[in-house]
Amino acid sequence: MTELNKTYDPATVERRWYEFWQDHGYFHADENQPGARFCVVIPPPNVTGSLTMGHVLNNALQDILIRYQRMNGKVTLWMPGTDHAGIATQNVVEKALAKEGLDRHTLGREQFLERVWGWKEKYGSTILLQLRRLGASCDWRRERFTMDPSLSRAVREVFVRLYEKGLIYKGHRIIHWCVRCQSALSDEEAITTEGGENGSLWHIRYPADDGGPGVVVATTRPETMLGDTGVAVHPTDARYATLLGRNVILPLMNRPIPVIPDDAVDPAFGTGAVKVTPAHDANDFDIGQRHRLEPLCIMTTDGRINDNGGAYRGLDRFEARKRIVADLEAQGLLVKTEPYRVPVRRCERCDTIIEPYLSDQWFVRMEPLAKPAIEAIKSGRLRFYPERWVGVYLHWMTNIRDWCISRQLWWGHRIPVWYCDDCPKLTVAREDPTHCAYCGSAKIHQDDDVLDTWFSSWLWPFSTMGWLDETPTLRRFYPTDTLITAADIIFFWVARMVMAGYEFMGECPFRDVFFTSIVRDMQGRKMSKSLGNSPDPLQVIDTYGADALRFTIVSAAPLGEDVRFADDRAEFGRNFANKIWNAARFCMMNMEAVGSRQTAVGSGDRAMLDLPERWILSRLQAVTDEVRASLDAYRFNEAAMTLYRFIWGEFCDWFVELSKLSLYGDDPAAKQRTRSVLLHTLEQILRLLHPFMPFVTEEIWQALPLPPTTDSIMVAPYPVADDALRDPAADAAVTRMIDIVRAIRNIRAELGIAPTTAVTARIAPAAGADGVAVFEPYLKTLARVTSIDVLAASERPPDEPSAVVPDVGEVFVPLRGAVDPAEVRKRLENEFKKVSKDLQSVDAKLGRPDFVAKAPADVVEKERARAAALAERSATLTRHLETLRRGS
RNA sequence: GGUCGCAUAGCUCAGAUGGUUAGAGCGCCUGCCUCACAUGCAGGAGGUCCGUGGUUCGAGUCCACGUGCGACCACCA
Repeated sequence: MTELNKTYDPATVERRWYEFWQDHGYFHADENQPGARFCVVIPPPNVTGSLTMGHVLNNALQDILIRYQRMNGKVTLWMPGTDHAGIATQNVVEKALAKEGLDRHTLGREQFLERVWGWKEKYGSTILLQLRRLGASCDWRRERFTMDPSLSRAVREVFVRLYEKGLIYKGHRIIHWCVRCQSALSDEEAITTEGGENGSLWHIRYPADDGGPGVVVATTRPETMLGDTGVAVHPTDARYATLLGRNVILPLMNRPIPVIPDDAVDPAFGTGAVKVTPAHDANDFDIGQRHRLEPLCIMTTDGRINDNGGAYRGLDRFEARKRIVADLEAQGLLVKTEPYRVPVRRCERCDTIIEPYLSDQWFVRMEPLAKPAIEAIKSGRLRFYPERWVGVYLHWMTNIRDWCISRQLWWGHRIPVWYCDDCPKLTVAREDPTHCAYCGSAKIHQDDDVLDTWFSSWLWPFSTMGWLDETPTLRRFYPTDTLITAADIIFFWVARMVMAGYEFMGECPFRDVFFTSIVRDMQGRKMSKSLGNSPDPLQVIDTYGADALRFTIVSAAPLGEDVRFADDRAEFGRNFANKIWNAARFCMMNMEAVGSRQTAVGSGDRAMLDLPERWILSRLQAVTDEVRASLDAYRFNEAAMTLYRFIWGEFCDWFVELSKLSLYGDDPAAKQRTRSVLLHTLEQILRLLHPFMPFVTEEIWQALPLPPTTDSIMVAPYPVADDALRDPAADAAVTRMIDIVRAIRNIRAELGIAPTTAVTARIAPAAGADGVAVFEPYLKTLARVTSIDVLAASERPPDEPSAVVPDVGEVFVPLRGAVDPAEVRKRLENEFKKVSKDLQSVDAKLGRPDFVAKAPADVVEKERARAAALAERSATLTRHLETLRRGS
C-alpha cells in the first residue's frame, strides 16, 4: 500500500474518487437488474439556486440512505434534477436585463424566453455540480428539468385531463395579487407576517343620505373605500336597525351606498359596521355576492388608483392612503385613529405587500383529489417522520381550498387553452390547435398565462420517470420509497404530490416522508443572505472536506428538531475523519504480511482470540445492529453518533492500544490473529461509515492490504451482525478492566506521578469479582504498572493511595519501590500550602461585597469556579496526605 | 383565535416503550510533541434535568396546570 500522510487531506482525495465512482457507473440504476429496489427522487432545487446549508443537510441524508440501500444490495435509484422556478428565475433574468437597460416588454415574449433559456443553459446546473462536491450519488444520466419536453408533455396532459374531468375551471374571484411580480399567487405563496404588522385602524364616518350622522366604519385600508359599494352590519344589531335598507354617502366620492345586514359582521369588533369593497377583499366579495353589490375595481395591476378613483387616480396605493386619511380629517369625517396590528400578506418571492384583487384565474378543484391523500395517511400507507406532521397535513387536506394555478408570467408552462374570436368556446388541447374545436374558426389565440411552478413539481415522482409512457423505469421504480424534504414545502409540494400520485398513477408516490431539520445559525436565526449568517458550503468543503461537513451536520441534526450550524463546527467532522485516517495508518504500519480477506475473522476463530479481540468483535456486532436500526428508523444523527463513539472511544482509545501488546510482542501466531482482527474491524468500520463519509472511507478501504471483492467500497455489502461473535462475558470483562486502568491513571495524576514512571498496583477484589489476574498483561501496558498483585479479601493496606472501582474492588498503588514516598509527601504538602493560600485569597475576594457587586458577572463566576477547583484539589491532597502520613 | 413543538453541564445537543452512579462534542482546569493521530493523549471540574402538583415501589422520561421560547394554520373589517 501507499504511504499515508500524517493528516488526511480531503481536497486531493474527493475529486478523484467521485470521478472513479461516476466512471464505473455506480450511480446508475439499471432497471433491468433483478432484485429488490430502492428509489428516492430529489426535491428539485431551483435552477437559480446555489448550495445552501439546507441543501447540504437534505442531500447528505438522501445520499446516506441511498448509499446504505445500495450497499444492502438493492437496485438503487436517486433521481436528480432541477425546477424551472417560474417567478424566481424570471426575476433573476429580469434583473440581469435591467443592468443592460432592457426589460422584458421591450424584448417581447419570444426573445425574453430565449434569454431565460440561455441563462438556464449557462447557470442552471450550478447547484447540481455543487451537489457532486458533496458526494451525492445521484443517477446523473437521468437528470431532469421540469421544462424538459417529456415533463412538459406530462404537465399538458394533466391539465387537459383535469379540465375534461371538470376539476380545472376559470374563476372570477379575489386572489392574492403581487403588484411587483404582476401576477396572481396561490394561497401558499402569500405569506402572513406573524402577529400582524404595525398599522392603524381608522374610524370613518359615512353620513346618512338625509344628513343624519350615518355610520362609523373601521378599516385598516382606507384607500379601498374608493371602491366601497355598501356598508354591512349584523342583522340583529339594534344600533343600526333604523339604517338598514337606507343609504349612506360614501365620503370623498359622494356616492350613495346601501346599508345591508350580513351575518359575517361581528358586532363586537370596531364599530360593528363594515365597509364593503367587493373588488378588493375576499370577505367583502362574498358579502357583495349575497347582496348583489357590484364589485368596483379601483386599482391597476401595479398598485395604483385607476380611473374609478376620482381625484386619487394615478396615485400609488399607499400614497393614496395618506391622502385619503388627510382629506377625511380635513372634512371632519375621521372619527378616530388607533394603532393596530394589521394582518398583512406578503409575496413569498419578493416580499411585496399583496393586494387582494378581483380577477379571472384558473383553479384546480382540490377536494376530490384530497380524498385518497387523506386516506393514505390515515391507513398508514403513507408515513411521516416525525409523525407530528400528520396533523398539519390532515388539517390542510381536510380544509383544502382550490388552487390558483395561473400566473401572469412568461417563464413556465403555457396554459394549453385557446380562445376563439368567433365564438365564446374554449379549446383545451394536448396538441397546439390551429382551429377552434367548436366553430372551426382559425382566429384563435392561446391564453397568455403560464402555470404555477408547482403544477409541474407535483408530478415529479413519475414525470421524471417518463410518464405518461409506461416506461421500464416507471414500472421498476414507481412508487418511490422515501422522500426527504424540508417541512416548509409540505403543502406546496408533498401534499400535492400525494394527490397527483393517486390521481394519475393510482398509487401513493412514496411510502415514507422524512422531514429534515431547518439549519439555523448559532443564535437560532434562520439563515439568510441579508443577515450574512449563511456559511458557504463550498467554502466549508474546501476548508474541512465534504465528509467533515456531511458528518458534522448529520450528527447534529436530530429528528424533528432544528439544527444550529456555523462553519467552524465542521472541525468536529474533520477531526473525526483525521482520527480514522490515523487509526488506518496505524493498521497499515503493522500489516506488512497480512492474510487475505478469507483468513480475516470468522466465527470459528473465536476461541483462539484474546480477550480484547473477542471484546472488539463483540462490540462491533452490537454497533452494527444499532447503526442499522437507527438508519432504518431515519435516526441519522443517532447512527452517526453511535459510530463516532465506537470508532473513537472504543476502537481507537482502547482496542488499538491493547493491540500493541500483541503487535509489539513476540508471539507470531498472536500477532497474526491481532492483525487479522484489527484489519477486519477496520474494514467493517469503513463500510458502516461509508454512507456518512464516502470519500475518506473509500480512500482508506482501497489501500487496505486485502484482495477486494468489489472494486469500490460503495458497492461492498453493508455489514450484518454475526451472532456467533457476540460475547457478553468479554464485554463485561473489558469494561471492568478499563475501569481499573482509569483508577490507576487517576491516582497517578492526583499524586503527580509521571506516566513514564513505572509503579506497581495491588487489587483487593470485591465479593464475586475474581479473575482480575487475567487483566495483568493489559494493565501493565495501559496503566504502566510493572506488576499486579491480588490481595486477600480482607487485606486493605492503610498507607497506600487507593481508589474503589465498582464491580472490581479497591485498587492500591504503593509508592515504595517506584518513587520516594517522602518526596511525594513533601511535594504534596508544598502544593497543599500553596492551594490553601490561594483558596484563602480567593475566598477573601469573594467575601468582599463590593467585589461581588461591582465586578463583571463573568469575572465573579470565574473566581467562584476557581475557588471550587481549589477546594476540590485541597480535599484530594488532604486525603492522599493522610494516607501517606500513615506510612511514615 | 386554533393546532403543534421545545425547555437537560458555560455553549450546541443526545437520552424509544419510566428502572442502578443522567451522556457526547465544543469550551474550561492540570499534565503531556508517549514510536497512528497536538485535527492528538491522559486526568479533572461542571447538572435542584424550567416551576408546581399528581400517577408509581421508582419520573429527566407519564399526566395536569403554570412560565418562557418557537413553528404552523385562520376571512375579524
